[in-house]
Amino acid sequence: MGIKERKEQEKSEMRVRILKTAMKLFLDKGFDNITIRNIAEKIEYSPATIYLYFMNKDEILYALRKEGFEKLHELQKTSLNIKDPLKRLLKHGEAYILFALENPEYYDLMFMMRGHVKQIKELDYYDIGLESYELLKNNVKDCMAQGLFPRTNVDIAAFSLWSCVHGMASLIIRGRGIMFPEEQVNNIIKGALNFMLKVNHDKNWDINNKSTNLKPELNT
Amino acid sequence: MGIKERKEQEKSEMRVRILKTAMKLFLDKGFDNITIRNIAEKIEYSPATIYLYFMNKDEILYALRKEGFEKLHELQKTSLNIKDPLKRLLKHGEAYILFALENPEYYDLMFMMRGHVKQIKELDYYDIGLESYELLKNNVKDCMAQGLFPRTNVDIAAFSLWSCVHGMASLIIRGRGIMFPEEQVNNIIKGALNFMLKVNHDKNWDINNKSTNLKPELNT
Amino acid sequence: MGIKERKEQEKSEMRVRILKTAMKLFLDKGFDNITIRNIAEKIEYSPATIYLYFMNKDEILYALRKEGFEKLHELQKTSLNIKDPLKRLLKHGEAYILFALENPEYYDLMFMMRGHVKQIKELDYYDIGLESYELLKNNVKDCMAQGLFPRTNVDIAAFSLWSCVHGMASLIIRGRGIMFPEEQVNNIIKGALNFMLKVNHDKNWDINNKSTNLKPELNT
Amino acid sequence: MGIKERKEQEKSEMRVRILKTAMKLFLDKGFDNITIRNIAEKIEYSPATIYLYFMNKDEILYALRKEGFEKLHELQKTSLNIKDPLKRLLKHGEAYILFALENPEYYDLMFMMRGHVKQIKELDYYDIGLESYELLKNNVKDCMAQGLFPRTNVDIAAFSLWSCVHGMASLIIRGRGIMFPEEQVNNIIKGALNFMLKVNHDKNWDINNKSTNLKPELNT
DNA sequence: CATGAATGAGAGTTCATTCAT
DNA sequence: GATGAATGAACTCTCATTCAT
Repeated sequence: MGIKERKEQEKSEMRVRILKTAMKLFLDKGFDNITIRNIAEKIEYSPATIYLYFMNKDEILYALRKEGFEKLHELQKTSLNIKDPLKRLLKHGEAYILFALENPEYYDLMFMMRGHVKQIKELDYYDIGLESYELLKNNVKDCMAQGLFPRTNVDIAAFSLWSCVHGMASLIIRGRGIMFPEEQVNNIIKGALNFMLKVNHDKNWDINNKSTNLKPELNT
Repeated sequence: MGIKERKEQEKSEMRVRILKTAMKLFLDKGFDNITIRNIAEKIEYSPATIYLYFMNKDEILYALRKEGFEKLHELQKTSLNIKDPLKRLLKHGEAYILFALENPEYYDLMFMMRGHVKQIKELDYYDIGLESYELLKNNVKDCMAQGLFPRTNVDIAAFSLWSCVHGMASLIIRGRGIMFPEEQVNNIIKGALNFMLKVNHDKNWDINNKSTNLKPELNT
Repeated sequence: MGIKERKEQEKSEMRVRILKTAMKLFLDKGFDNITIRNIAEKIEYSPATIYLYFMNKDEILYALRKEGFEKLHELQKTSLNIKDPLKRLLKHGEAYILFALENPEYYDLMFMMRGHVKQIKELDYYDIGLESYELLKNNVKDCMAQGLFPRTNVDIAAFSLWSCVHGMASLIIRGRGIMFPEEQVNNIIKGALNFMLKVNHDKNWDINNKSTNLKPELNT
Repeated sequence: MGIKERKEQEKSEMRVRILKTAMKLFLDKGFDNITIRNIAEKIEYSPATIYLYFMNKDEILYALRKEGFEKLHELQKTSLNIKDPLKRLLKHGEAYILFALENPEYYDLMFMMRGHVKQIKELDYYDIGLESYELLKNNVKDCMAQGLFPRTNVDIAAFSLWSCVHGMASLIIRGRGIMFPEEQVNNIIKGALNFMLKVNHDKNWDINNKSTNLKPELNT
């Protein structure tokens, strides 16, 4: 069975290779402006080869989105063991924005792109996305229950919070920080997070490290 | 010079016609999925005619964006005569979100689309956008000056507020309300606006009226 | 209006040119083996140009089939002024086989090809084909009425007669005369027609003339 | 040599399997629309395996045609022991049409398809086809010799008769009975056969039984 | 014997753009 | 000013076929 497994793994490795390459290209130019040929050339295979691993171009998109939702969900689950609901909520928000800033390509495909063909609800990653949203809602509920938060409709509150972090993430990803002096962008991001989340406590994540210094890689 | 002026005006009327038509089409399918031919057919001219008024497809985009920024700026200036800085800020925010929800096509082109070719800073509407942003900053500054607002970096505060409204607008425009029961979407939008803007006073705009009941026209 | 008409005519001339060229190519290799590019190259235009005159490849097929049915119908109507029903029937048969042998490309598309996409009954040339068939049936009916023909079900008789001529035409078009010495093929065709139609009277058409000496142009 | 023989037989079994599967697929969609992959999937082998048994796709076609000609020849030989030449000829015709209606896939490949690459005369089944034709000619000759048939050129008479049955078979196989009411198609076929073959004697084959009720399986 | 992986060649089709009239 | 006609350059996708293992 060793042989069979190795083959399977190679197959899977190729898929990953295609996905990674596609992702990189999408970041630069957007899904619609990347062709199967572009991807094929980058991995030095023929275009036809791509079709051995993905039924069509959209399947690549769906696969990446699924990956994205899984990654995000994984990140967000790390907040689950925090007792204090407000801190948990903050951690949840941080995880979200961190994911967006570190994986702008994924974030774009997941939350910023126009729909492609299939209805969102039919896609198999819809459930994972929903789970992430449930996590958020539970946090909000807990906060309300403990009086740490004004009592209102949970969905409304959750959607509002989501909007705040999504707003920041998407403005930055689309390069709408340009009115700030280049060197201050990161500080502004950090500050805005604080401002929005009213966070005064110490952070265990630092927006200034290399991987999150997104400015130069972003395009308008 | 009468003739020249009339000519110019006719030229300008045609431009407007093209822009309006293009805009309507973009709303449905997005800029990338509308062809010059689509626009030409709609206005019952030949594709070649479009090129008499616009150098290329991108120029249409730029013109529309400029229009958008002008409209938005106009809307936002209406808040200038409000004395109370906090109320002025709220009015400013309302105007923004109202613009987004009533003109999702413009909003998409202005704040959600990927950049096309030219760098944003090179574009002639950059200044107008900046002016709008200055308006926001002034409001924030005034609020801080009068102690209505915690004193922090103005840019950070402004960017944060912008993020909140942009987040909501863009999630709604991309149809990410799907986890809510269809009939509650509008309530959630209204509720979230209240939640974020902490608005308790009477509103002179109503999210439930026809033109802002956006749900059915939006696509994911 | 002179200009407009000339333009229209040119447009129509181009359509004809494309159809003629396509037809020639189909004769050699069959519809499925001819590409839009092949046609474009032959007429020394770009492939995209073809699409200015035909929506897609199938439309070319349909147009040609329609032409074919019209041509055939025209030919068959010439028999209408013959009084004697049997002679009229013979003339009808001759016209049919003559059409097939002189226009093997049309005949192939009309009666020998596999169906392409649209259901035959939906196509606008279905009616013309039906009319031709009605002509045949009327002839058969008249023959029966005058006792020149055994009385049976008209459809059965008509279908039988059609089968005979179609059989010959299609065998010849597919080159299944190869077991006969090359130089006798035409005689055999003529003889078979006589044999099948029991024709002893003088003919006003001659299978030996150039245009009907089909052998060298046919492929297997 | 036992081993070698067994190997050969296995090889042959696989060939048969491929051919049978290919045949079934061709019936539905036609040779040109079936891919090597389609066949491979159906037999649950890889496409490459097909190439161990056939040089290329065309070889499958040739093999099937050969099979077809052999089957037909076999069927037609059954008429040989009939003394009366006219009855023998009728039996011969019946066998032919029965073969066509029961094996439309074979019949299509053998007599209706365009040639693929090789000239018919070069193919090894050409001889068998010719033998079948000789059988027909001998029958015709015998009929003439016994005065049961008008004396004319034997080739002409034979080709004529062939044309009649081929015409019917091919029109039916291509679904050109559409102008008749659905439920009468079988009657028409039967009637036309009678009409053409002038058969009044009892039949031992029945066009109405399941295997020959071809209508629903045929495509246009 | 069997195949997984790969591909060259090419299919139909689309579209922003040009230009002579 | 307007356009009919044309196209180059791409696009996504398919398939018969090969070959190392």
